[in-house]
Amino acid sequence: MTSPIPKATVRRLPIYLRFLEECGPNTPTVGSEDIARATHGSAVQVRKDLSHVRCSGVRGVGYEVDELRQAIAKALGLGVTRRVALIGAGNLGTALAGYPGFPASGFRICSVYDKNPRRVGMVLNGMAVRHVSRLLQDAVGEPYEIGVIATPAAAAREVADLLVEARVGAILNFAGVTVQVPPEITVRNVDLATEFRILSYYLT
Amino acid sequence: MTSPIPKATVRRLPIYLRFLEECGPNTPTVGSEDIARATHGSAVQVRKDLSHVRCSGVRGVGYEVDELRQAIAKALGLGVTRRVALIGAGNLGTALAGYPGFPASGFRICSVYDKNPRRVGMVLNGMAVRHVSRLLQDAVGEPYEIGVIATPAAAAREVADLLVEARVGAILNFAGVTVQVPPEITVRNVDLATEFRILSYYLT
DNA sequence: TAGATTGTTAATCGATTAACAATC
DNA sequence: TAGATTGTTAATCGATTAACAATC
Repeated sequence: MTSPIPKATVRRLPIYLRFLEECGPNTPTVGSEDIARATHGSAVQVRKDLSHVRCSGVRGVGYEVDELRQAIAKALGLGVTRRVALIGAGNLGTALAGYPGFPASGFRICSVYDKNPRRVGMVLNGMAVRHVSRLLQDAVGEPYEIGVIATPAAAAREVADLLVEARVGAILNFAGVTVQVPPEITVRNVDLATEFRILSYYLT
Repeated sequence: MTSPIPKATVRRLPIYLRFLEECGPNTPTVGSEDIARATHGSAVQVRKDLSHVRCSGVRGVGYEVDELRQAIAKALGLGVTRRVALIGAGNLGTALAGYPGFPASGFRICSVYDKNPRRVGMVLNGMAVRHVSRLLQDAVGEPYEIGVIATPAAAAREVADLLVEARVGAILNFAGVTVQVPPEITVRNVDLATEFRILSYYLT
């Protein structure tokens, strides 16, 4: 790979990508100004960010939507199908299992696990919920690249250990507690209460 | 208020707070090193962040957990009860309505709205789901401080306009599309697909 | 006093913005 | 050529880190 894309840019590229995906076929081309307006950014920022993507702007004209979309997707490592294990079949897990954006981006939720026997066997988006004790053996044959924790906070650490043992490459943790994993595994913690609390400061 | 807290610090303070809340009564005091370890940060960073909070460290000892917890909560403007309107009673909305962390942080989901007549009348966490057409009149008497969008992407913009009209102070948007609102309203967009896509880059 | 740990100042690093050159 | 818009270099700004002073 070439030089790494700055973190701040990596956070914004998916937002640009989403905007590009919303552009209909009547919008063959967009300018940095258009992208900026739609994503609450500045046009210079957009151009600077896009300079890290093998991209395709035409001076005086703008960017060809479809080409730029592909270039960003490639830079983010999308376009490959990723095997995802979802742990937790409660309301949040159910929401995640049915989210149409995932298959569209190449994230394939292959299995859903839960600890509660009343949920095991339930069918979620075409998948039968399995008992979490099966995760490890399932992962042997076909490893999961991403593990998603959608359990109550109390179970999160145990599940994280299990995912580490199952050799996932990355963890997305919605449980609202920080989990500890070896440094080679990327973790993103998304916590609803944290988002509210950040908002609270700016409400003051 | 005193000088504003840097954005990067505001994002981290809730994470420290969560750690402090997890400390049992057997942990009366913590060091910056402890906080750093638990939150994947550095001790210097923690101390620098805490210097923006009217705080209470004792050299050679550390921070009194309970005192620090209160100081951070105060700095973030927590400790006041905030009226929240939740729009969207699907799986995600249901998960949000039942999330125990919200009342614990002073966020009171006062009403849940949905457009789908089949969901209107359903009881969620003790609240009857109302038709979204009632939102505006409800907000007249008792304004909502925060509006949470948990609808499908297609409905998000319409709902955002409604929330602006209802004069909310801030919007938390889980719909996965960027919404446009006047600059005086703070918006946080939390998008599940975006989180996956960021993760994807670091998996490469 | 010695050890531990906070708090602050200065240096570094990374990200954003401004200015402008390049070119369709 | 003139207008529009990208792409890049340099300047600014904000955030992180290093060094160390303060003090329990």
